[in-house]
Amino acid sequence: MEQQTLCPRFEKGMDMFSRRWTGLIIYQLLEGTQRFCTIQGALPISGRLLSERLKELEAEGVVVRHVYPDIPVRIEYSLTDKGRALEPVIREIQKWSADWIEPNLQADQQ
Amino acid sequence: MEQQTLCPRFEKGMDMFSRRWTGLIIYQLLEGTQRFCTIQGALPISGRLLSERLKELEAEGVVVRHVYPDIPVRIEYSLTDKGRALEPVIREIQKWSADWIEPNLQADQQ
DNA sequence: ATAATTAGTTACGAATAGTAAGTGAATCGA
DNA sequence: TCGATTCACTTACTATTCGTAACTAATTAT
Repeated sequence: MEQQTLCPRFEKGMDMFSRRWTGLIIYQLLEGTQRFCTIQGALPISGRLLSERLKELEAEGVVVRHVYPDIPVRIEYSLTDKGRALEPVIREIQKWSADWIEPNLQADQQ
Repeated sequence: MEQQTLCPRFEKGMDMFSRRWTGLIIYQLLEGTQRFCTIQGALPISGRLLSERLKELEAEGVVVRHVYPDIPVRIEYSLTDKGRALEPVIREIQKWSADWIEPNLQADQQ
């Protein structure tokens, strides 16, 4: 069967968004600029993956990294305009989750 | 550092949405009921993964599967109300992609 | 001297994804 | 009647990604 073509921009957007942790990292940064360890403390993600994702998001222009040469070094991450523009996406996922996901989730379910 | 707790419903919604192909499958089914081979033809996904994802989405109540015992068998997939409720999420990702992803994507870029 | 903090990196096994081939029932063409 | 095709999957296997744990370097605290 012939491969229909999708809009490549939409496909790329979806691809970025459907990488694990991406959405939650952006959700966290919508609260404001945060340090590496703060993000890590807020999400159940390992340092290895957080580091990897932040690099990817920086490369895509969604996140910016600021280095403050304090001791110990302080590094802050924030959203660019492109990143902040994802807020409506996150909001819609929040709405959908609130409306359609059963509230009685137990630890060992699913 | 102590693990902050996220809203478990939001976390689950995000988790579902950020599994590869989920978004694009839902996007396809928003066009209406479709057969397995039609979805496969519309997306660059293999049969193995499409089958796996459709089962997961069915288990989550996002997709329904109808079997018509024609010859050869015809199986149609459609969105439930829960699935159709994801339309605003998809729309927002479309908007964002249109606004923020460079239009000149080449095959070998990124 | 030892431990802790920050923002990572490295190593490695486990889980997930992707590719290709196979399945079974039925239909069609040669 | 043999072989090819269709549909909706499975199975087998390899490649990529994930998750855990340990490690790094500079500095401060105990």
